[in-house]
Amino acid sequence: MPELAEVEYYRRQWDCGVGAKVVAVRLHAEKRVFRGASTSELRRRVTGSRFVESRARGKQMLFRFSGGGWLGIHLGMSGTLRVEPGPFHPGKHDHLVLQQAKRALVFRDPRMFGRVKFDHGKVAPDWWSEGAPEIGSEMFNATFVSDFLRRHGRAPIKAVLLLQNGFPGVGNWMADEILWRARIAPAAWAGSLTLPQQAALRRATRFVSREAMRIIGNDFSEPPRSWLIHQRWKSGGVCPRHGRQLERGTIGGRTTAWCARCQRM
DNA sequence: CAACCTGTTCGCCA
DNA sequence: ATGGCGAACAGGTT
Repeated sequence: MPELAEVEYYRRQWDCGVGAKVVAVRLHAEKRVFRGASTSELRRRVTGSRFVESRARGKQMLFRFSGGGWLGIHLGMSGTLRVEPGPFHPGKHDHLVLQQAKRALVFRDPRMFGRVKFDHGKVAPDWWSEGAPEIGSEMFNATFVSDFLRRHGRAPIKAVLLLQNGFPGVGNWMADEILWRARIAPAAWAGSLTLPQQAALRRATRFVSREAMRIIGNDFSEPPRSWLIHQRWKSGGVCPRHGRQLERGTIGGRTTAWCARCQRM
């Protein structure tokens, strides 16, 4: 489920716990979501500390605790964050629970493609600082996009949009939405895009990211009916521009929907 | 019952 | 060395 805007929405779910102490940490240490992380250090350092602040970047989230604890969470395919009032007893898929006096901050992930990291130090961990330029930033400029497309020139543009090193936060539905708006066929080689197409791609990427963040990131409300997202999964889905039946196929290893009339190679 | 899935990572190949 | 691709991961839903 989670792409850029959904990640932002879930990050905010824990905001009500900012400033409060964590009185207990409950976790399913043997679960795959903790692969590579020290659950004992997480438990030791977060218990008794105060939840200070959080940030999201692409699909990554980082939660900071007093005493130098940094909790990283990636939601994978099926992860969610939520809050439960009072003392909380985790269910089967609630792999991490930060219990505070008045509420529990819960990370749930049935499929366990998500991931929990824990670091300790004065500054944010390296993996956080080393991320690609955010789509809304100055660094996500024409040169950056053009270089990235050239580097992956023989891959279909749909697959390239899913690479987090170039388009951090973009996932399957956003990629289809962006290509539909930029009027580019998903199977087109990334290296074949003309300069005007590159400009349209960058503009559509920024638009979809900003609007999704504003609409979905706040309260999970629905984008306008004119967006492709409402059509792309249902059988008989049509192009919002002129009603032509959408094409469906696997491109870049993922289910892709597009309009053969307005999206061109 | 079988197929499908809003994500990443690995090994193989060119 | 670098990049493209298919498989694998795991459980829920259709």
